[in-house]
Amino acid sequence: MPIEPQDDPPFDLPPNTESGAGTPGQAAPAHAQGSISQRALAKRPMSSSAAPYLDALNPEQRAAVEALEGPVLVLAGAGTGKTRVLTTRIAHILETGRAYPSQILAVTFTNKAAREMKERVERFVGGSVEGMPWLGTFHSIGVKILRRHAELVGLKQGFTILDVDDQLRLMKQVIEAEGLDKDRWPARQLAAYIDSWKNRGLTPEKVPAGEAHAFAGGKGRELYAAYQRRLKELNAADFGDLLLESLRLFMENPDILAQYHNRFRYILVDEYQDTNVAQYLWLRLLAQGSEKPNICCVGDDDQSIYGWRGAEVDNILRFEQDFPGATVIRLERNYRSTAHILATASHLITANENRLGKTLFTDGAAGNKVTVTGLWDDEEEARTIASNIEALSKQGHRLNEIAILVRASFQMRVLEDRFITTGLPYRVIGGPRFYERAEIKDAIAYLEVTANPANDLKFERIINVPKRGLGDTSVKRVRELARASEIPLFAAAQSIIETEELSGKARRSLSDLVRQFERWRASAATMPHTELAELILDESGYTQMWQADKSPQAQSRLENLKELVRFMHEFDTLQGFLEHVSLVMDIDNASDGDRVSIMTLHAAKGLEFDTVFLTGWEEGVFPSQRTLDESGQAGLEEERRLAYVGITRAKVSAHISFTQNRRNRGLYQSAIPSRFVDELPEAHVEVVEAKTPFGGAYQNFGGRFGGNPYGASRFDEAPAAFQSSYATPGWQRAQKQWQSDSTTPPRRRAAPRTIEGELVASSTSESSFEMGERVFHQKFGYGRISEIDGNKLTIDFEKSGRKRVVDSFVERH
DNA sequence: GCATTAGTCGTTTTT
DNA sequence: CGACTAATGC
Repeated sequence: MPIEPQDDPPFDLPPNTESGAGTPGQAAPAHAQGSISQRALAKRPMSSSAAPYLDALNPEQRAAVEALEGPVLVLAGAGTGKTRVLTTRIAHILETGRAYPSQILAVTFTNKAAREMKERVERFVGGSVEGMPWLGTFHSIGVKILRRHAELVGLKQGFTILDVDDQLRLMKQVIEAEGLDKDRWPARQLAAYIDSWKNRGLTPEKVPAGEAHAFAGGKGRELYAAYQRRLKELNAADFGDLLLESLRLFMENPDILAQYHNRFRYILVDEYQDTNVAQYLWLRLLAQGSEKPNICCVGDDDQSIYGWRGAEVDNILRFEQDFPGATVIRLERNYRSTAHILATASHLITANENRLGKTLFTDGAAGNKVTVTGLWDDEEEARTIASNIEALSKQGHRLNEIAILVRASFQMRVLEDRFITTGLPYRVIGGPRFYERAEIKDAIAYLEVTANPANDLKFERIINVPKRGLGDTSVKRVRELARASEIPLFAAAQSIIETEELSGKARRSLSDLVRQFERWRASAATMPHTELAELILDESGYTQMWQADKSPQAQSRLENLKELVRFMHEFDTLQGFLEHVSLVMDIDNASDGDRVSIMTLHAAKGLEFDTVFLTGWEEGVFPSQRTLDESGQAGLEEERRLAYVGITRAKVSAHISFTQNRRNRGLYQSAIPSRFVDELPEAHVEVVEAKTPFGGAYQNFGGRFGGNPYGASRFDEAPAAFQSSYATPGWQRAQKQWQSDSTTPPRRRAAPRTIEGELVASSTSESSFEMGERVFHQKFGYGRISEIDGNKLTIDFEKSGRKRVVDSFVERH
């Protein structure tokens, strides 16, 4: 392994200089051909002993790793070893001496993916290599580039990165400054427009006239331009800018772009199907350095589920036109799921027109068929799943290996309620992220203003948090002074307290706050940053504010603050911590015990579980009516890909369910089974009857009973096959009962006692709580016990009303 | 300036 | 139904 040269200057010496190629000072050509020695090296067959890591790959994976020259598209189906290919490919480039770590650009979408790849490459190559400086998310690499050339895009080196709150605050100001009614033209909407323009690589001038008129009667473009100007004044960039501005940098400065062409000998892109136009253009520019760029994009068109966020499936579909002579390699051997599951997912996805096409297969066991269950309503669905999980748990399955995937988060509530009452430990994945919580943002704002007094938006965030009598009017005065004298808000605050401009009370508290910040800044030089953080949180009254708060979440907010300080220990400096925080929004959620996971289908991408429950397969819910309305056929295909993603998360069993009735937005509505249910391959699916009577919602099933308004069903063409599988005794029984019961849906009977009884019996015996006792629950807050039944308590919560809860979920208060 | 109440509106979400 | 926002009253 060659020794890593300094990351700067940008022109690294090519490796293997002793072979005569790439003498010092001669910039190595970045294009595919490379030096003679490199070409010779490339042709040299790797003996197994020289590259044992290659032996562990299947032929397709190996081909994807070894196709180092020229553009390569790796179509990696779910569970086919995509990350392995990517990391092995990097290792291979390094091991064969084709490039230094600093000459490889490897981009991912999420920090998690970047982290994982980094760890795995390091494991491969050994700790000897000092990381990979250009392995990261699009955004983190964008920042890195922008910091080097900030002046060229109108920023200064130490620019700050805005979060969503800051963005909205700024946009609100821009809208008001433009003299527009902020109610008619909400900042959120403008933010959505600007975001989509940035996603498409459009600077204000390039916004199509038609779209620019969509907002505020034609002012969209001006507002966008004004917003960008304000960002520059504040020396700040939003997330979109991290990409868009580095794109602009490259387009306007060919010399700079050339430096990066020279630097990046190999480009790797993960999850290519999720790239948006801006990212695509960015990659193209970087790859343009040679005719046959060594760019390797890995992705799966069937897993493109972020179209609504600007991702362009077309990028992956068009790859071969974009990069002529590209090698396309399909990874179709699946190592995750059993055959029935794979066949179900594969078959479902064939209903999509717009795809490159690939078929997953496995040498593994057939396993169990995918089950489909129709249920009366969402509560019955939750009960059934809870009892199935309970049964699995008794058989020794780990809860960590079980997940429930929903289309939309409103579906989670029933499940949570049920799990709480039965005492089934669960966790919700992808809820509010750590750094998105208000208390964390506030704390960070304090730290940020301490470290960087010029960060106006962060200062504005906490100027009156906790409440210190500095309302809108006072803040407005300070802001006006700041704008008038073109100084930061904090500086304006410093000078305004010397004047009579503010009322006595406001002046005093602002002056206190300013002095506190000055003191904290002085302490920052001598005090460890974690200690400083504690001091600030304490002296500002912030901790106290939450201690005084009696809402159910206050306690966990305080915990979060503690967690934040604990986390800060991982950084050497306050600056280092703040830089990390602005880019990395998630925090490693420690796996705390054995719990069932509940999450959206989107959040499930990239994960796998032994058992997966897919709920709510009803028209309108899944596929989502809104997507259908907004995006038509393309939307439907994206929904179908979502179904594909969901099914392929399962390793050994997948259970699909739909209900006849679902409570949503307060009203109870009837539903018909999703068209996706009809699209499932009959041979790999088993209809399981619901345990409760009338549980089957089969009267609409297959488009033959009650009519499916969404066109002919596949099963219409094969009625025999349909009947063989779906006309189970249970189904017939349900059908008969249904018909004899007239057209009125049967009333749902009371909660099945057997399930309750079973669960109660399986838990601890008698509750130690007493009637009338005041208790606290993490989710529902405070309440009083009104009934005790074994370990089950009925509690009247002050905020959430009456609930039945297992006693281990509440604590005395 | 702040707390309480009426009104709105309701996918998916990294960075 | 319930979370979040805007408007109203103290």
